[in-house]
Amino acid sequence: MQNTAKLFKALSEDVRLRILGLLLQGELCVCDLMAVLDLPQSTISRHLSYLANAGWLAGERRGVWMYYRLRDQGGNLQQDLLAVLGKHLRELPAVAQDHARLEQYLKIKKPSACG
Amino acid sequence: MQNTAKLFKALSEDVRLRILGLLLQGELCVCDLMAVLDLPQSTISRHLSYLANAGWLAGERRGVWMYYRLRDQGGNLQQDLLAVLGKHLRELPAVAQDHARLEQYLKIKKPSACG
DNA sequence: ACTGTATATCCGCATAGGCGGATATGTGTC
DNA sequence: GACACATATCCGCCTATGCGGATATACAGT
Repeated sequence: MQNTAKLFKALSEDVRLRILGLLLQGELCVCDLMAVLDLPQSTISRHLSYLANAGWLAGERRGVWMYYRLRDQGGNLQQDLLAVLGKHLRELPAVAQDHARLEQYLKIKKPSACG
Repeated sequence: MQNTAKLFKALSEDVRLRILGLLLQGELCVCDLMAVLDLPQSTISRHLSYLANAGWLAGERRGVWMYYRLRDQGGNLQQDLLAVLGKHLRELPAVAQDHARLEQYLKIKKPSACG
């Protein structure tokens, strides 16, 4: 029960919804998210920890970089919620804008950077 | 965006999930919820306000009693979320237990009471 | 081992929001 | 309009958690 509430609580904040929105496109590392969301590193990292702890994200270290991606494991409820997010999150203006910024960023991003 | 976060925030608390779980069965008044959830009236009322304010519930006054029911209006996201809740909430032990208590309560409930 | 970069955690501060008793408001009855 | 009852709101208290700069930690390269 508390886990279920925790699952929803993780979705109850703008920055976290934007992060999930971006990760719908595929895995990203912290520095990517910093660039696209234009928020301090500590803020990004805190929200990523929160999402991972709630069971929404899996993190993987590759050298110096931490990559995060959506977890598609999890209970039935979580799976269905993820499907709903995948269906509707992009419709939110803020998320659509983030996607545009991500695309732009990926073009400019130097190969020397993470990934 | 903030509305979306608000929608999830309303689902991020045990008591509110239990209330929604009970309302899956149909509308109930505050006194019903007090009896089944065994919580103080102020607590129930506060959570009901929260849920209504977030767009999850509609309240209707009938004489002295306030009846609350799930709103099936709302955006696409909300509709799909409601479907997910309807599908999975009953699986939660606490919610199943509440349903059992509701059934029991409805048998005992005096016709003189609300409804 | 030293340095630089990436990430996580710590810190102090501010706000949101949980709790439940007390009080205010609304409504029907006499 | 006085009362009883149902519900909403207020209150003080306490915890969770948001923020972002500062600091600690992890890793790669020399």
